[in-house]
Amino acid sequence: MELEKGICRFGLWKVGVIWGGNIIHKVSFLRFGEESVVPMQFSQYLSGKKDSFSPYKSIAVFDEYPYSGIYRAVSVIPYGETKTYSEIAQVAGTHPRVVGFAMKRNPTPLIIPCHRVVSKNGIGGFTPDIDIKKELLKMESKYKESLRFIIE
DNA sequence: TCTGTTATTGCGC
DNA sequence: GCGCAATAACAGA
Repeated sequence: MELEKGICRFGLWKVGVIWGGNIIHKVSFLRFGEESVVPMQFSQYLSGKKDSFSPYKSIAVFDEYPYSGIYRAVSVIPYGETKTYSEIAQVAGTHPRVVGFAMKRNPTPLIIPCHRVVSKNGIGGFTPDIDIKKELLKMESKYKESLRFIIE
């Protein structure tokens, strides 16, 4: 399968996407980069016009991928809501520490909404920059109501 | 194997 | 509030 790649904008950051067909292989946050074509779902999500990436799926939810159970548990968190590391750990049958480990190794942030996983007594962490997580959560809570209105 | 690493948690002070 | 131990899983030596 031939892979395609593109870059789109999110605030001060650029989002790099690598995909093939309906499968997203990698999502990364970049400081610099020439903007180019990405799946429409990305630009719509990043501007608050869409709450899912359907029909695109992350490569990380398939069984052969390490931590796929954790990634599946994370990917069902609804738009604009959050869960704690321990809640995810319970669903996936593992330990909160492992969830944190899996989130850091998450190949496809946004598709696997790891920014919706927060620590019990704070926001938790985010790689490469905690500000991205804060921006995403702020953006989702801002657009949550209007998106619900469109759905109903 | 053993060690270091990791975006956590909860208990004791 | 802060320090610390317990905890699961992986990579590299």
